[in-house]
Amino acid sequence: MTRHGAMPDPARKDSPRGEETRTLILDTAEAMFVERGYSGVTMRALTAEAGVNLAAVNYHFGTKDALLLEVFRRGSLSINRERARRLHAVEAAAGNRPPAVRDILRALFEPPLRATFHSRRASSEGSAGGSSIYMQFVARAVLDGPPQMRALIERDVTHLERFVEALSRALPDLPREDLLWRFHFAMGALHSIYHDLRRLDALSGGACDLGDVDATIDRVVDFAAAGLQD
Amino acid sequence: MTRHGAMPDPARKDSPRGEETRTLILDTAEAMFVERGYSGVTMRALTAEAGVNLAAVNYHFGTKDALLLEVFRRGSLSINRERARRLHAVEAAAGNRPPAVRDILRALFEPPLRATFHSRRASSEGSAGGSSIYMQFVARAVLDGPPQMRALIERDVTHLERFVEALSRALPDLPREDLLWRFHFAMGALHSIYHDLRRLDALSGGACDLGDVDATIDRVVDFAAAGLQD
DNA sequence: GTCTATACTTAGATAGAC
DNA sequence: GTCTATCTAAGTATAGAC
Repeated sequence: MTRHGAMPDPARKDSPRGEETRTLILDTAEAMFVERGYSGVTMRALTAEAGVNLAAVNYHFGTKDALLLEVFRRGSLSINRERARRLHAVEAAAGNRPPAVRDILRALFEPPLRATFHSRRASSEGSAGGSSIYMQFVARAVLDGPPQMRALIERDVTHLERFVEALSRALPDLPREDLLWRFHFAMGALHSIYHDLRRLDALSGGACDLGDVDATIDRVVDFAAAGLQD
Repeated sequence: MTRHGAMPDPARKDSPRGEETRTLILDTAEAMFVERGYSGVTMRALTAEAGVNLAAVNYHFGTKDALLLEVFRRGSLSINRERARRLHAVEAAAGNRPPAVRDILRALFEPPLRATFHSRRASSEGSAGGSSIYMQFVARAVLDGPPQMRALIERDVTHLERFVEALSRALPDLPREDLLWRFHFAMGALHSIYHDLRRLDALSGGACDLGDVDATIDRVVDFAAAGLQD
């Protein structure tokens, strides 16, 4: 059922491609899920686009749901690595003093908001200027993905705990329960950026520029910092 | 295809029940969607539970998607009526002066957070103390409902515009673009309460009490008010 | 106008050939 | 390791009973 760790000789160049097919499917799924959503992508359309057989997805990933989870996992891994790196840098720069709340929030918010995926167009709308494909993918995946998907995202909190601890040190007088609630609301503000994107567009009549990532990061950091510090 | 406004004599008591079946389906769908999510409820399970024929849903609502939308519409209608009523009361109480930001936010946040649905258990966990079934339904419906569902929620902003205007009067020095962004983040904080519910539970190790509606309302109002006012 | 039995269509999963 | 053929489940459509 699940994939095995062992592999045959990867140097062969003929038809059975092994790992190549797997990666090809992941990249194709990634791109198509962003565009059409999870349920909008049928296995038949996906495998046709990737140029592989219908059954290849089941062979490599088991189910369509498992494929989605794998795409998410691959993306979130790099996001969380970057978050950890940024937090570490901020803490190192602050020396013995706790870092500023704003700097901690930046380390938390910037990586997902700037993230793009591995696929083709990564170069055309890279980190500067374009909107985050990753956030769009997660929003869509949570939107109409399987229940497992939500559970996975919601329970994947270990990397967030380090940020809660950092904020706790920066706001030593704030009771822990208050801090956790406010942290939760701050994450809600972050997710709202792409999750309810069209609502802002509708409310503002298009006046709010959703494409300016730098300005958006500033705004959400300001908002969350104010709410956290009371 | 769509339902007609005209109805036959409603006094008849025999088998063709007309409107009754429609309501029965709505109530059953409402309860089951909350428990199992949209895609977790098959038409066959739903109609079996309601004791109606499989095709009855198609007859009364057209499609499964349309049924979900109707359940949502029925719920959101009463929420938005209550919101408008509360805003009106707050503005009347303030006289000629603009109301306090907190009071406006309360009028916006309380109705959805207190809302329960029409179905059976409404009495057992009424408005005081229990958690909002409506918010859970919306979270799940957005979660794995059809794309239309998201579009409907996101675009249904006319009732929100009155709140933006009220906040604009309460915060006359805040540029409109800033206000809209912050309002958007505030809505994100509200939605986070039930949307990413399990994350807070996981982060706090169960220490944050999600069942205390009054306390939760206070918290999210405080957070949003701080963020809005800078 | 309302409901039911039944058939149709699509899509994900799987077994076995190669 | 890959692909074809097939199975099952689920949403939808329709014809006809009442």
